[in-house]
Amino acid sequence: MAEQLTLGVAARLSRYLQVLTQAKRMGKTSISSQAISEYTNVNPTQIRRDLSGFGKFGKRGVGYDIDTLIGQVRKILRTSGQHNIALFGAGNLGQAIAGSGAFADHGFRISAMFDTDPDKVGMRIGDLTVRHYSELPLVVESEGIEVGVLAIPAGAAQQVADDLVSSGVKIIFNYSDALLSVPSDVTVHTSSPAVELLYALYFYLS
Amino acid sequence: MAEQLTLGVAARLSRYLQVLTQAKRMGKTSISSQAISEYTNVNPTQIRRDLSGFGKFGKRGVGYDIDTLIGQVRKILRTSGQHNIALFGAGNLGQAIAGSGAFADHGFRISAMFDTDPDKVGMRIGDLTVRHYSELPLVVESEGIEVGVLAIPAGAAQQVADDLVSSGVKIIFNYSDALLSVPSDVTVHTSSPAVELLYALYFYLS
DNA sequence: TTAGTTTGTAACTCACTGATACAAACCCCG
DNA sequence: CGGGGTTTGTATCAGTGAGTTACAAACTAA
Repeated sequence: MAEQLTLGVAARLSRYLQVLTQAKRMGKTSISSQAISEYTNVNPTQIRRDLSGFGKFGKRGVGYDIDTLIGQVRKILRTSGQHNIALFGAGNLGQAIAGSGAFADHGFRISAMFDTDPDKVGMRIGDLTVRHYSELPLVVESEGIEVGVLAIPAGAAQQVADDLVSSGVKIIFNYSDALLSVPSDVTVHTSSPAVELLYALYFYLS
Repeated sequence: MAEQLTLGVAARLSRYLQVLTQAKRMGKTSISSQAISEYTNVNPTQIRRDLSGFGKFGKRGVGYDIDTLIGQVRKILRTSGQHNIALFGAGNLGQAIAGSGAFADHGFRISAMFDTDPDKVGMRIGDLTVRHYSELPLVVESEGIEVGVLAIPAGAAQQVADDLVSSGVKIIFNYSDALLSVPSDVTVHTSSPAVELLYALYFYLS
């Protein structure tokens, strides 16, 4: 259990988790490796091999119970607990993120939301109240924030990243166009839908 | 030139493109394989090898000219033209997507925006007017839509996907939680930031 | 000219993936 | 209760893709 997963295995397990969560939302309770394969483009044998390395989760002739498998994959990825995230920017994108169940489904709790615009501070979005940006260090401490999500203009992103790093946050999810410079022990993940689309398009055009 | 890129090469080239575009935005004009490596976590030798397979784009002792390299990578990915996309849903997420340069930077033009809500139809967002959903087939034809982007609730996603397929669109970018069923010649890419975050978290926790 | 940098490229190794195959376990139906 | 169909779990083997190391050639700056 203490072994390190390879990049490939972790990436695939994450994708299985995505499909499993979606399938659960659609009301399914069971799924076969064949079905997972159709949605992930991963070979069914590969899927069974990935999973069987950690235990026997399936039933022959039936498939995998979705709830059980979600729990098991989370355990393998060691991310089964609750993780607190802070959201920066209460504009359209910030509100869209706060309103969707996208993060909640995977054990992430949006514990705080920040903006600098006085018109937005104090606004209620779902069951959150938008706080002023200056409260950042305090809130990271009190809420146990592990991840910062940047839904702000590119011009402000580096400053927020710097402040997050100062407060001890090690994981940043960046929705802006900015190229962020951070210390090597901090992980930045930049969302880039257009690039994902280019990749999809390449294989379609071929 | 007519050879098919492998999955791995195409994925890496896409990531280089992402970093190059960001670097350009930040005002840089030149970049080394070492620097690209820091942002993509791809080995510098691997980067040079990927690129040198298609030509000599760099200057020894200096690095790569960013503008030139962006053009070359686009050419390799055969996605250097303009592509028309249609956006479904004029809510927070739809407006955020329409307002960001994320797609425009990579040669995608948002050519139409749809909603079913009578309050939203007719709204102007940037230089687009929100059209009623029923115009879909007409617009796909007249605007040459290649990609449909779904920024709508999960409950409506399958219906829109079906209608897009009927109109001949082969690429769907899905921001909803829905698990979409489509014919095998249609590509669906589902955005799942929480899963990407789990993946990042795994390596941080290790 | 000299020192330092960075590309382009070769050679080697190893781990990962895909393909194939099959027995064991399970469900459904008659 | 038994038989047919399905799906997992697992083994084996071959091919390839990626990391590593190494180094000459081209460039900048001083």
